[in-house]
Amino acid sequence: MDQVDIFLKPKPPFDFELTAGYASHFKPRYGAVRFENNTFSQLLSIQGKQVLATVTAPGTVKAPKLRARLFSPRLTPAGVRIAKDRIAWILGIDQDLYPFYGILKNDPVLHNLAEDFCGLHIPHTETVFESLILAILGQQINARAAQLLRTRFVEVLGPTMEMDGKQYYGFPAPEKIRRIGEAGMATLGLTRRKIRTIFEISKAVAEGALNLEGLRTQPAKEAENTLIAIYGVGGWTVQWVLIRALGYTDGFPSGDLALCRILGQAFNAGNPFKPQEALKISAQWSPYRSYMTAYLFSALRTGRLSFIQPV
DNA sequence: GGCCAGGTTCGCT
DNA sequence: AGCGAACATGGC
Repeated sequence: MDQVDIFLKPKPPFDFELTAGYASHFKPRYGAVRFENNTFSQLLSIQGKQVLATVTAPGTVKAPKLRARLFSPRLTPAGVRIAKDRIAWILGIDQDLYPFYGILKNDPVLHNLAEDFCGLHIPHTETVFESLILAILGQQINARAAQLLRTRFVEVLGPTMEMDGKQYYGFPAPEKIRRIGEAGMATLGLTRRKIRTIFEISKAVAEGALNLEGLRTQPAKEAENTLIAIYGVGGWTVQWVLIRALGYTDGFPSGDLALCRILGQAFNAGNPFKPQEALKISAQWSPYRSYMTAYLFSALRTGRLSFIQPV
């Protein structure tokens, strides 16, 4: 087993705990992601080979520094370079938060988020495919059920690597899902509709009929059009993919129930917004609505909701 | 056991 | 365009 250390310099402010925490929904394990003992780890697929990356942060929020340790049966220099770029992307280290904070600090209600979650970058999924499937798995169920489903999905179908007595999981490849078929997902607790949607997407990607990874180099509008055309993929799912996989800064899942509630808490005397109202009020955070979304969800997931002044 | 959840589609005005 | 209903399954 080869082992290599690499170092990355995120753009400050960068809060590793918040950023990695967001990726793992502030839990030790979520889907294919682990974040425990201040170590973020993920099983990557680099040039068709499994590479386990474990990342720690010896630096500070203002002077951030990351150390990533790579484990793989065989590591080439090219593979290491790819892994480094991949980790940089996954942890969103190049994001410049200041323009967003510039807008946020003038917000009469939400300005505290900039301090409470200072240094939170938006982490990305390893692939667009992963983000799309994770979003579909989470459609129309509560957060607890979503965690269960997503983690189970990865444990049952994903590739694995054992290291120091721990089992690590990668996200299942489209080819794998196509191979096992809809019957292979029957015991995961998904609705038939989700099974069908996930299978059809996996099949299309595996056969080359749908190029999800290519969406990263396309304008947001074109990516949106491609995604929304997929059966079983609606506006909410598209926005989450824009935010979590494509690096688009202005995504906003206005149909999200939790988002409509929390914004209603902040701006509507506690009454939940309708999606249209939420969309309307979100215009003031454009073109950084992805960040606002991530910061609000961080507040929700960590329970740090003190920024909402009692009305 | 009934109602709801981090939606999507379909059919009817 | 806008609105309601059906969809189906896991939590509490």
